[in-house]
Amino acid sequence: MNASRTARERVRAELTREITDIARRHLATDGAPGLSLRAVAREMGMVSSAIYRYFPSRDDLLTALIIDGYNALGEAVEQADAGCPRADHAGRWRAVCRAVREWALAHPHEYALLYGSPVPGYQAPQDTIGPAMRDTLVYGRIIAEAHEAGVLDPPAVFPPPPASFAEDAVRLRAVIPGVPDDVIARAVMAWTGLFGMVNFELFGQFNNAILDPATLFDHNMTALGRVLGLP
Amino acid sequence: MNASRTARERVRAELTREITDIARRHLATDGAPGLSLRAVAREMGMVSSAIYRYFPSRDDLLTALIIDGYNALGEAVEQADAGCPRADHAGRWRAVCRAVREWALAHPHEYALLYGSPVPGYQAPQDTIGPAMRDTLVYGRIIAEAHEAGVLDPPAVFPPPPASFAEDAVRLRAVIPGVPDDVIARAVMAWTGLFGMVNFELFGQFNNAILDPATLFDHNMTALGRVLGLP
DNA sequence: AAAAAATAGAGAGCAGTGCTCTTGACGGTG
DNA sequence: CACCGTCAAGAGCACTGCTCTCTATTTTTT
Repeated sequence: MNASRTARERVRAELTREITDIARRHLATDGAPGLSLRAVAREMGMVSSAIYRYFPSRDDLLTALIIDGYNALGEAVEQADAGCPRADHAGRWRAVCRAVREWALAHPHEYALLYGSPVPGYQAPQDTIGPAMRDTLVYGRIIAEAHEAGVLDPPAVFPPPPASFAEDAVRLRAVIPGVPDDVIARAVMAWTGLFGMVNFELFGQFNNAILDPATLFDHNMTALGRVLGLP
Repeated sequence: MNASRTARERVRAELTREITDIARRHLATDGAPGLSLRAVAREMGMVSSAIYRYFPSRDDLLTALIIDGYNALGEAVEQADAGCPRADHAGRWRAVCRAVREWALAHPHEYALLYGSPVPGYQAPQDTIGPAMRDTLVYGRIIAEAHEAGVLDPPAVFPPPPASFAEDAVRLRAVIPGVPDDVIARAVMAWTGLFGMVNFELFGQFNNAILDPATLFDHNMTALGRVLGLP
């Protein structure tokens, strides 16, 4: 009864997976603009129109790849964090930064899909926001735990954030519970600093200027950790 | 003689300008992926093939737009800097940051062309690197002048950059003459931090999290100024 | 077990793209 | 004046996303 109904659904699930696998390979080699439903269908020995039974539009395929990408990055970040002693908050932060950079270098086109220019007509559906927060939650947890452990000591060299920031801070505190507004502002700074540096390296802004980005990245992430108040 | 030869060249220059103008308008409304040579030709009352007399490929048109974009951003940054008292280095840095953000918000698709994901097959030709450095030179000059004036006082909360960074620092010192390696590393941090924040706001990473990005941006840029050692 | 309904694939077709090639006209130069 | 280079036009190639119809098969319902 269930097995028979599953017969069709199983082959459907199988084909869906095969489509995303091929699409991910095409994405990795040709980049997002070169991803073509027809090419994927061709490689599957399918006629182009048949693929629309599985993904009603190219954007839907891209959405699937985006979700996969966020999950892959999130998992890489989670594993990097898990590989560190829980009390070594600074080390966890550095490991997590390195994991982001290494994942991005290993999957540049997928990374560009997540953190590059948005496709003009494309509106990210609701399903993406969960996976998109996976890595963010890790950074937040590290900072929150460091604060909770009483080891967070942000250097007092910045002016306090303006009062009007308090409103946004409320929302952001869902990710970094328990910390004051000042730490939240610093967290956003570290967060954008991390991805700003990965973006620049990956998108070519460092070309001919920085030949050893790994060294500078490690150093700057350590510095950002200090900005956060990590020891 | 010259006037007659110019007659043709003048109309050619005129048409070239008209093409880039229309293309820029299309870029602004539809984004880079939606920029179509045929659509531009159509709007000019030209047949599509005729446009290839002026731009041998779509990439060449994009290159022209990229150069224009870098120049526009560079000019905006230069003007912002010029509008400040020379001795107010911190104010100049803030003004310049604000100029970048405002230009990006006003020209999101052009900004994405400059600082977003690179087009896979596209290789930026040599002509772009000059204009691409226009804004960078402004940041560098501010920092170098602050250092020269003796007002640069970077907080001693970071470890010194690793020795292997010295090699890259030599190259980067062409933009920020006279400053020690530590300041150069901080400058890269501020530079990537600035664009990291603009990217996140423009590319949608702040969605539903930060509703008042202008406030946080100003505050974080001030903080980055402090990281640099600006008063 | 037979009938009805849902699903999958095939094929043709539409409108659009970048780009190439050939053809005919016009303008500046010897 | 004759010539040669430049230009626009048009047709055409290979490709894209996507829609529609038709047929075969599988699943569900009667």
